[in-house]
Amino acid sequence: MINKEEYRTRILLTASRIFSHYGFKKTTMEEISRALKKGKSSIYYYFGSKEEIFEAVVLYEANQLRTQLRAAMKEVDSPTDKLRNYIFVRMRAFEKLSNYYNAVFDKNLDHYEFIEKIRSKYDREELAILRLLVYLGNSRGIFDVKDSEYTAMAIQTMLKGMEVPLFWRRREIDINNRLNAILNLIFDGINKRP
Amino acid sequence: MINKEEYRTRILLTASRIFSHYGFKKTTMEEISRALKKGKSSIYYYFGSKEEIFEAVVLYEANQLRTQLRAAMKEVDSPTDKLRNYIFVRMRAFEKLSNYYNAVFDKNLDHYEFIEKIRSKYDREELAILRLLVYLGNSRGIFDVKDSEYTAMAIQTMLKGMEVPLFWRRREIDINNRLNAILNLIFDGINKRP
DNA sequence: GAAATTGTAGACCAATCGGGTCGGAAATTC
DNA sequence: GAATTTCCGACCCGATTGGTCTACAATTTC
Repeated sequence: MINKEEYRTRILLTASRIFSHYGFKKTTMEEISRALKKGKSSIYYYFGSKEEIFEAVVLYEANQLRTQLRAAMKEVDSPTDKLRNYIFVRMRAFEKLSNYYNAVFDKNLDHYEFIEKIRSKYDREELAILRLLVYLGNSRGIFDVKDSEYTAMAIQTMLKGMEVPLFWRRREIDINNRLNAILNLIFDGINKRP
Repeated sequence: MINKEEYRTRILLTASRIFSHYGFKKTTMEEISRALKKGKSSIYYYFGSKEEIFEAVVLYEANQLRTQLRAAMKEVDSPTDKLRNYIFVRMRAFEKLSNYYNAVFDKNLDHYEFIEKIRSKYDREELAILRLLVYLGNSRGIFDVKDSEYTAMAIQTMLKGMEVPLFWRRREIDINNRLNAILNLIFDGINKRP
């Protein structure tokens, strides 16, 4: 290992994989260390606690998501497509991350606060993006909304609404359908009628 | 609940879902009972132990697989397609069941024996099916093999070979490719050259 | 409607698990 | 070869968990 930071990242990536599958509680330090072919105590040389690893993972995943979203939006040009891509990538990501949430909401309210902090920061970012997209579409004459701010908030509310059944109940089939329905709703309510 | 057997099945189905996700060890009785909205001790009225539930689940899944395989083979007519369908369904099933195996191989060699018993019985069934398919294709003039028995065994060996990386390493991407490669290999080596 | 049976669950127990510590052994650096 | 960095086996101790037991609903039987 060349330096400490690099190894921290390696641990983080491994832990992330296991966390995302089993959730926080069911993932053991022994497991993480075994996957890294290291002794359990060695991990403690790089991270102070299991929670610390978890926080690092969440932070990492948040940045990861940010990058993905940026890429997905860059991929297309029209505000419609940008918004569509944004929503798809976002929901897919949350779907994948549902195990983290299961873990967090399990009992330990300690993490809850931490997650909420990241969450609220992320919410603000998201709102800004949505606002921009709505504004952009509006000024290009594709959308027709009075107030970008509140429309953006409304969209965000819908997205948040979709998270709940995603995390708390297990449906595999209709996620895509529901996503498309949401998208149709948004666009049919937002597109300028010809 | 009308009768005991029916409730046993309900428990079994619920447990199956949780086992398949978390594996034997990480699944707790409390979890199973909570999912059933029952007290933990109530479960022990229907099953003697966690292992007993696990065994019932494995048995159930084995029968499930049997049914699926039968259906997949009935779906098509030519021996080629039957064999192709058989292999696809089989490998997909094993992929899904990998968590059970992870659980079993974890440490507890107690289960190992039980699983091996089911396994060997299943292996014999599988061999019979493969033998029949090869024989069928042969007699229809589609295949051209000398010895159905040994050819069937060879195919089974290949299938078993595919299980290993499936369970022990985590690849998502190339499973399909490898499956197709295996199929091509089997058929190109088996089809009568025109 | 009493008695027996079937089903449920809370309190509890013993064993194991698992996060975390510590002292010191390897390995690496200087 | 001393100092520093990295690693780990052994241990600690509180939490978890499979399983038991008893009391007690609910239902069925008589």
